[in-house]
Amino acid sequence: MMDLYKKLFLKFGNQNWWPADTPFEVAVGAILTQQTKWESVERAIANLKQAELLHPHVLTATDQQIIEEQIRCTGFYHQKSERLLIIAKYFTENNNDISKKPLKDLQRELLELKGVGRETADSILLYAADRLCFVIDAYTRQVCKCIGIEGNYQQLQQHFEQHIPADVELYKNYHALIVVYSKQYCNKKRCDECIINSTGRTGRIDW
DNA sequence: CCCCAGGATTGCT
DNA sequence: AGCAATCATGGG
Repeated sequence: MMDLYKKLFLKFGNQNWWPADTPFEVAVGAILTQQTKWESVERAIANLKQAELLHPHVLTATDQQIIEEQIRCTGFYHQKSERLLIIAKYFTENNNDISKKPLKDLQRELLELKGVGRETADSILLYAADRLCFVIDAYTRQVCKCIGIEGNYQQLQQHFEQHIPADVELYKNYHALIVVYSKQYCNKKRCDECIINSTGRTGRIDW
């Protein structure tokens, strides 16, 4: 049981995702990290903090151009500044606390926000609101493909949520471990050295 | 010079 | 429903 997780944990340890002081900071990072390296996001977050902008009520009152200056290093800064304003407004409307909302409402409302898709929404649900919600990203998809598991977002998510014990902290680190593993061993070109792949692509993995 | 990064939206078929 | 184009900076 949990054979693969044990292997990954022994190899990579606790990844401590998502480093942030507040749930809002997690949400901001979730927007900024879209199609962007995390190192760039860290710089942008540091900029926002230093400018005292990393609070929902402050950010909503900030001119979009000011925000763009702080987050330029993450690329797509025009859309991302708009998305940050939208999600900051959502936080202020909910008294900066999304943790006590019913999961269904929270999930639906996040997806209604322009700029928040399934992965971003699930990242916020798991890492900011501590909800049992497994995040599927491009790396996770690639690992699944190596193994022989394919499907749309919902199908892949169901697969993980059915096979992994219901524990929020486990979900957080498991997703992080899959990403760091995939980056290192699971390229699109070859998934040879895949320690996950040792079953011979039967699709049956001891998650 | 190329390609990719912890995606989402839009528009076309 | 699926697919490509688009957004844009920074680093290998």
